Amino acid sequence: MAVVQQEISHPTRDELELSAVLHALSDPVRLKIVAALASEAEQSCASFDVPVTKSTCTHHFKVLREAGVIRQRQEGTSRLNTLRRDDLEARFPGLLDSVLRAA
Amino acid sequence: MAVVQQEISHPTRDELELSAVLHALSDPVRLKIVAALASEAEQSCASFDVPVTKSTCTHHFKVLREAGVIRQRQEGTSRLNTLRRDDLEARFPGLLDSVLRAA
DNA sequence: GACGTTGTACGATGATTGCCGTACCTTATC
DNA sequence: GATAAGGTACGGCAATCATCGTACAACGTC
Repeated sequence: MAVVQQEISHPTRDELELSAVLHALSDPVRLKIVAALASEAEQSCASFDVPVTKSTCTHHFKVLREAGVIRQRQEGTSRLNTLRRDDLEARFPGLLDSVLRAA
Repeated sequence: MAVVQQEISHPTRDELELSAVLHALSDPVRLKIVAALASEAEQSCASFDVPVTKSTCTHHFKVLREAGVIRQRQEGTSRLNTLRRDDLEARFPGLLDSVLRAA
């Protein structure tokens, strides 16, 4: 049956909000995810070593995506994640780097 | 009557935690306070133009202080606030500047 | 001493958060 | 078609959060 692929919505570069980004980065689990994404380009959700269940993981990825920190795209059954380095750098220069350096 | 001046406790530089700092900075009211502190050295709590009541303000200053973002010292009846620029820069180089630039 | 100012302490409340389990969808493989 | 793997959706729960009002403490000033 033909099910329309549901859009994965992301904020545009202009829509990024500093407080939302800072809040997204203020959780240790999410920070760990972001750090892992920073060192290895594109990774599926299952490839992260975090001490939470699948459903909690989905929640954290949603927070990161809606804050504009990561981009997700569907690839078969898995969802591939990338850091939105360029967009973050354009809106908040130096922020991501300083957070990653401190993490 | 001799009441001992209660200590205002601050985390040491080594005790600063990235997630706590990011969380403290992720609230719009607190971000506004920090931005105001960045542009004018030492200010009393009452000098900030934020849309919340006194008691909420006390709460925000407490969050900022306990995260190590600001330092408070008593001066008569008022409490003077300063940004802990040096400590933040030492532990999380570039972080505060990038946040302030983006705010 | 009586006020006024500055700020804290202590609830209370409603919203958000982080976490989980269960059920389910989609794709791939046997 | 049955099963397995990767994820999401939904509902629930306990903890935290941002906000407020009221009461109160410390210090100046009239």
